[in-house]
Amino acid sequence: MCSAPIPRSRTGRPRSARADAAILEATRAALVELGWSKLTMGDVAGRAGVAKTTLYRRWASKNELVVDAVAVLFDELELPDRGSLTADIEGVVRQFAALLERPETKTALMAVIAESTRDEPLRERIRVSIVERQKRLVLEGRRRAQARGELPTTSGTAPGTDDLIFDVIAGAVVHRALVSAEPVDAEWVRRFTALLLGGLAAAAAQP
Amino acid sequence: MCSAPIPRSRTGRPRSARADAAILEATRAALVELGWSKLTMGDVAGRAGVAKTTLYRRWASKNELVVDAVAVLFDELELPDRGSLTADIEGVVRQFAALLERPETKTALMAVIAESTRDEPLRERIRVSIVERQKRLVLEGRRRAQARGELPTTSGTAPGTDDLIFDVIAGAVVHRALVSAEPVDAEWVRRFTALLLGGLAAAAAQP
Amino acid sequence: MCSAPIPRSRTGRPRSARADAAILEATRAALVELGWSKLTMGDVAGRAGVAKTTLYRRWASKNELVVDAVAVLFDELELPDRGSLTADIEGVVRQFAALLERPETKTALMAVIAESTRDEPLRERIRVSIVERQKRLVLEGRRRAQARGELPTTSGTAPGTDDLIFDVIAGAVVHRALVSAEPVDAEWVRRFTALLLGGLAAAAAQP
Amino acid sequence: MCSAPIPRSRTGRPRSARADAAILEATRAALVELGWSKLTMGDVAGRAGVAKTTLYRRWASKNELVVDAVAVLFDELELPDRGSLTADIEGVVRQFAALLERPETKTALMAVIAESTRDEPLRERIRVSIVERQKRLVLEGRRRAQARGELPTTSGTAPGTDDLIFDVIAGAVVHRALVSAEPVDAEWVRRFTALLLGGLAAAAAQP
DNA sequence: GTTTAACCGAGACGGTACGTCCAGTCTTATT
DNA sequence: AATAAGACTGGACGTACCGTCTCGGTTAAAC
Repeated sequence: MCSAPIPRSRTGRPRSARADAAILEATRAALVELGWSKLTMGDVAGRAGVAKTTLYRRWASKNELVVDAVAVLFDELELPDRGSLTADIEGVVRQFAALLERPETKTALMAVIAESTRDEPLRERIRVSIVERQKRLVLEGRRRAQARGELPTTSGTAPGTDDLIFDVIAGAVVHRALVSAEPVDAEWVRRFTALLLGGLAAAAAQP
Repeated sequence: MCSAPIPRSRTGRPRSARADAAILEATRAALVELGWSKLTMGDVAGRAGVAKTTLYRRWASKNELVVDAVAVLFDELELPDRGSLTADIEGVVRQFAALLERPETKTALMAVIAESTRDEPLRERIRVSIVERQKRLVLEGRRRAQARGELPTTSGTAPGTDDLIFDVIAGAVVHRALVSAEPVDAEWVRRFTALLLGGLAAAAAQP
Repeated sequence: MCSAPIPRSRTGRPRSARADAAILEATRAALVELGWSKLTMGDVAGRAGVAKTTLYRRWASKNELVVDAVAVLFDELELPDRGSLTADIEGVVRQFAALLERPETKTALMAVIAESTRDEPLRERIRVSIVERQKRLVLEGRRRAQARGELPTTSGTAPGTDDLIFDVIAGAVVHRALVSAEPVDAEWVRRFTALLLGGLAAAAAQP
Repeated sequence: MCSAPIPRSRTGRPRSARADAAILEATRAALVELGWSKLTMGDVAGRAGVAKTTLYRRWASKNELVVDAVAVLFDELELPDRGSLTADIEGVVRQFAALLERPETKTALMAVIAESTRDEPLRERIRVSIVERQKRLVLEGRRRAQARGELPTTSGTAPGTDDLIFDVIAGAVVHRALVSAEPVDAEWVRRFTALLLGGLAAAAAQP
């Protein structure tokens, strides 16, 4: 998760690595306290004990800063082998839901996605920093299920299935948590996973 | 859509109904041209040929105004009887996807949902004006499928199933369209519907 | 002190005389509480228990309203015969100073004069309602002094002398009270009167 | 004239001295064109080619800005030795009258004095920036007249005489020019000076 | 005793300016 | 060349009044 792709010179005083970390941490703290729309660059700079100039030297805009600040949280997502596809899916859904419960994620994720609908570079940054980070879990889960024999091998699977599954899982959880604003509790996870697995099984039976 | 629930007096000059319509129309136009984050109250007022105070007399904030301006678009969603549950689901998915392709919806929907994570009244307004408007389609579709015998009657269905199905459908379509930023084309609709129906059938087989 | 020169019809419901009095009283109260620059038409209307429309039907602007509200205070100025020119002048200076100490006069008088430098109708209104009201005291005082034999008869006096005396008296008192912001106490009145009388005597000696 | 007594830091970008001058110049231009009551901060900022925030960083209010903009004009007042007390007084009266004829002074002076009746800091600013600047001319004139032997030495003069003379001169001229709205022409100056000198002589004769 | 025309209150209307806030840039001196 | 500090331009914010207008209703003189 590079902090900034802005080109750099070799000579002169090097940038403070400490500042980077402090800024991202301050950004998350500000998101928790103020939410996305009331977060200001000046406030973040103040919290980080850094001048505004230092922020702008690293990030071109508030949106990119927030994406980077939040992206690191998605690194926590893991897929330990829980022994069955059902357990793996339930695990990832629970993890993702827990991430969305965090106030910094909740307030920031939808906001930057909204901004990205009119900002191609931002969309790309989100794709790389956040979306792909999640999608790898789906790939890993499928591969593991195939190894276990719970799913047919790739040869018999239509292309784009991973993408479909990803949109269904991430979409359903986000919608439940943020739009419907209902808790993603154990019962919901169980039923959603059952629905998804049933669909996958049916799809596997008749491609 | 009611413009504002603010209590009104009986005396004095009545509010101009024309202004209400002009403002909402101007808001949609501004969303298309500028997107959510660059839309300003002053600009909307200018487009509507109305003073800024007239906007603030009716809507407390940009967010509430945008919700009302966009909400009316969700009234277009319908569920004509297409003869089978498959066809009904595909129809509603296509309609919803088409709505999300509209620039005013695309830029506004995620933004107001993001804001609503820190604004309870806004969340309620969204729930009433937008979410419930969509959810009724799920209820109607299920009732129709039960009448056709495609789904078991309510007695055998767990509570919350409608909500689950709604989150899956709406979530998947939104995620595909706005997060993954991929087209919701016929092929995707077909495969998503198949997945969902397979899951529903499996769930019905073993409650 | 006509309330308003705005042309009127003969028929229809006549204007409420009570409203006029209430508005002027409310204006003075608002001047005392808020001062000239924070006085608003809406506030005056509210205090008077009257609609804003009613104000504007009678006075074209805040300035004219304030002039009328304050002008009536200048009617209190009187020139009882105190037996000598010295006593008469000291009396009028003290009266005028007392008037300028009143908060409504203090805050309003300079303000409307300032406005009148760019508003000919307002200047005329001030001249008629306020300036001429004061000037008559000078005329009366001079006539009385001539009757007493303290001053030579008009035949020996240069034209414009009354105006000069008036500007000196009113100007000095206003400047002392509002610009220098020092009290117009008995000592100052005595010395100022002595100065003025000395000047008048010298002028009379050698026209 | 000092632009602002607000304490300043040592670090950071220093304030632009050019901006200060441009703002004061723009303020005077706006006073001439628009008068005091129609002068707006935004307009001044625009004329000065400066952002509104830059104005507010230096002056807390329109009133203080106008005082500073006008104060510099009072520096022009001088008292060259014209050889006699009469000539000196006539000279200063003419100068002061000429200053009051300038449109920026005419419209601004009474207005800020009016405001100062309810604003102690503003009154102090006016006293320092404007009143004291004028008063020194009276002191200088008296000293010179005493040196010439036209007036008795200080030992025989009551305290506060300078203040009295100042209020009489400034008050009479202001009243003539702004309230009576009559020209301060050579004839008026001659007669006013004669009146004042006569008074002074009489006062000197019998303290 | 009805017209009837002007009044009245209330409050919405189009405007203008306010004073504040923030984005993003620039200018210092310092490290 | 990066840094902290803070001034800079520009522009939107939400509020306050201005003076006008539209309501439903009232009032007293003229018919």
